Amino acid sequence: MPLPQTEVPGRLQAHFAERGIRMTQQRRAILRVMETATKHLDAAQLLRKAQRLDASVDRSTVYRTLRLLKRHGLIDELDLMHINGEGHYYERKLGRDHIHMACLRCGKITEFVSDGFERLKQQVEKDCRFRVLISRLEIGGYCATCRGPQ
Amino acid sequence: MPLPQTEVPGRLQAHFAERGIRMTQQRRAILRVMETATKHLDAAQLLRKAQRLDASVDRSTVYRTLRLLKRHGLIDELDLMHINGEGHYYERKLGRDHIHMACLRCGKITEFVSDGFERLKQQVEKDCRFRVLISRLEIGGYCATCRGPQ
DNA sequence: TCGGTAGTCGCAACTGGTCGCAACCGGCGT
DNA sequence: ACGCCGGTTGCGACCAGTTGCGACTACCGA
Repeated sequence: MPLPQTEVPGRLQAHFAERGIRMTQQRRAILRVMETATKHLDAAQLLRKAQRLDASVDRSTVYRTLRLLKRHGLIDELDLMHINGEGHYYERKLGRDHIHMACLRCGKITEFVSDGFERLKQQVEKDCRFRVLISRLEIGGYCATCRGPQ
Repeated sequence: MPLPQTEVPGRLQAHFAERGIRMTQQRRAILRVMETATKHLDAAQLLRKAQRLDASVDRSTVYRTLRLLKRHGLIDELDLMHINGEGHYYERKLGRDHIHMACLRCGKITEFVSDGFERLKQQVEKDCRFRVLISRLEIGGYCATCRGPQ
């Protein structure tokens, strides 16, 4: 999937500076991990990886930084249909929203960008007079492989 | 909103019998609360109400029963965009899926049934060859009242 | 270069949800 | 009507995430 032009990869830190958010040792470590992550991370993995860059990073700092990123719309928080317990997963927000599909059998996560999703959000804006800021569509079911032939 | 014909209200207990799920004192209390609930309940409210019917009901039994109902597709679990902390909300599943919109300012929850949502799920089934079993679409933003005029 | 201060951090205590285990009981077979 | 047995329960310990607080520090102005 090509990266959208509105967003340069690896530049969460630049966003912080632009918005006048204070940069700290710990945040630098956490952001670096998020920037270089290739998969959906949960908070515990993020903590472990960040601590390898800066051992002083605390659990609560990770959560606070995630909340901060969420509030600024720089990351998305996912349940992935609670495939593995209650935890959440986080991913950098790059351009367009996408749907997450979680296979209830093999646990694979698939992402899907759809114009229909964008139209649906516009319909909500219009029909419900509701200003849409965040949206999350998660689907649980069986992926092409697990649902077998046909 | 009229009730769909495929589902008779107040009959969670009948579903249990049909599917050969064992009925216990505690489950009866919990189901009765769910059947008569008019709003989205969280686990703690459900526990309190159930304990008024049967004082022996334990916290973990409530969670286990909710998981059971979820697995059988009889209820939906909602985050409501984590408007009030981390907790989840539960509601009986009656007929068609609907979108939940949470106002980030006043906290009001609005529900919206949309053909576009159904079409979107069909598109996922077709384009991704993914069998859709559960789906959850939650939107956070500002409701008509809170976003002010226009 | 050097304070002052608002914003951030680490820690420890707390809430929401899960798990392992031994005791218990619903409902079928006789 | 009774007993058996596997599913269910309550309990206490645990994991995930949040909060309050005192100590610390990034960064602005001088």
